[in-house]
Amino acid sequence: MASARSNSAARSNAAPLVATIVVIFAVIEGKLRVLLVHRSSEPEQGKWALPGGRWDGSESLDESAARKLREETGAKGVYLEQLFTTSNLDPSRPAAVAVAYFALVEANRVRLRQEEAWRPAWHCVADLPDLAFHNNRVIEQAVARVRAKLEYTNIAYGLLPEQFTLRELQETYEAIHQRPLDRRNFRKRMLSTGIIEPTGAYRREGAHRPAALYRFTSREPVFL
Amino acid sequence: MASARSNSAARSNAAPLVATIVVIFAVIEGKLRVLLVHRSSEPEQGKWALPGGRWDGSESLDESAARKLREETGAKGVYLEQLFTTSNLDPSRPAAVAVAYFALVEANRVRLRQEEAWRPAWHCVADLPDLAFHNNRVIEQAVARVRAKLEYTNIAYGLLPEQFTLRELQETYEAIHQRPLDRRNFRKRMLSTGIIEPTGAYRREGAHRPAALYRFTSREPVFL
DNA sequence: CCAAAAGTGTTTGATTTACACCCATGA
DNA sequence: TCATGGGTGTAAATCAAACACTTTTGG
Repeated sequence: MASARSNSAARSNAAPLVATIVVIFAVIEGKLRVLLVHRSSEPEQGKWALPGGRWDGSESLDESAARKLREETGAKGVYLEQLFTTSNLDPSRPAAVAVAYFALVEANRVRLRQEEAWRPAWHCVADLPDLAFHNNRVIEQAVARVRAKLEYTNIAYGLLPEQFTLRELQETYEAIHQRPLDRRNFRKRMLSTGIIEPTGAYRREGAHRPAALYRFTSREPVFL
Repeated sequence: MASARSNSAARSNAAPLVATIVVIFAVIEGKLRVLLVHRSSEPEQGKWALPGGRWDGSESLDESAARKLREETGAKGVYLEQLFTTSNLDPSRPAAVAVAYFALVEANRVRLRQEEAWRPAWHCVADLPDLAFHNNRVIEQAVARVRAKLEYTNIAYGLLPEQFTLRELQETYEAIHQRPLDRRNFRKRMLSTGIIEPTGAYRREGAHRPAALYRFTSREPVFL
């Protein structure tokens, strides 16, 4: 059955299926996590997968990915970038392409959709189950890209609130790199690149010196 | 009119069109050039455009791009990488996506197809005409990517023959960066990264000291 | 006064840049 | 012997990494 469909789909005038999928990242409890939905129907029933859906041409691919992101998390205006496109995700459907995106969202602004059928949930990227449609590979590439871009862009703005302490920023970087950073060097680097600046405000909490608050100098994607 | 078409195409079960396009680079006469074909029919008749074609699902996207490249240049086994995918190239066809690739080929191994209808030809990237389907933007991004990757990968292997002199390698780098490099520092850098090694052979030509020949230590894509 | 996190500088080594002279060859 | 391009080294500047003590606050 699947194979009959597959063969006919491979014929040259089968209409290809185009889908967008989104790797949505957030840092929660010091861990880099990714939003997955549970597949309640075939194919790959019972596995976790990246959120996504069919593209119908009524909007651009970027808009489609942004809408998907909004539907899943309520987030808008956050960092969203195209990753790559593949035709190999679903062997039962060779005439299909998936355009993958990744997004960085601020964990505590997110309201997950409460759908019984999908059960969206955050999963730690360091410890993922076997996912549907080779989504493990998609996520790996997304993580690699975020890591690389963290070094020469301001993309971390997507993960943090308007104002934040240097410690919070550093914990975000550490969560993504999965290794500790030197506090002094980190501060120097961040301030010298000019991607952040002090707001002048301080946050008092607990029995210790208050922390200065910073903001990103730009909340648009910027290269260094 | 355009809007009527756009509206109907925007309906959810219009079959999307998927195409692959390829930015094929070569360095010829010290200039970075790109292969373009002449559009002999609508839309965008009379303009130059990137080679490409409809994808039918009978092969993967990568294979489709590789085949396109082979058809245009005869080149195989060369460097080929996906760039990005866009749905905005042809306003008259909103339900279409183009998956763009770029390739690096060795100029003097290429045999261009001699087709009257298409007239494939090399164009200097520093001086392009106004192209069909926003292809200027696609090429800009491809150039940016090649420049960046030149610094931390061995992709230049795609542009050079098996054996080459350091001067030839440097001229390739200079063509892509469009600025001169210091000979001594260039040599040091290339050898210290280990992406090239001397073959032991020399090339005698003209009234001067013979140049040592080098090869890439790997002709597979390698990151540094 | 104690615990907890914030804030701050200096030294070392590595990397990058700038720069000028000798070498091998063919004519 | 001369013209041509091939080959080489060093000094200065910049950048990255390692590292420890003082400050401010609340309890």
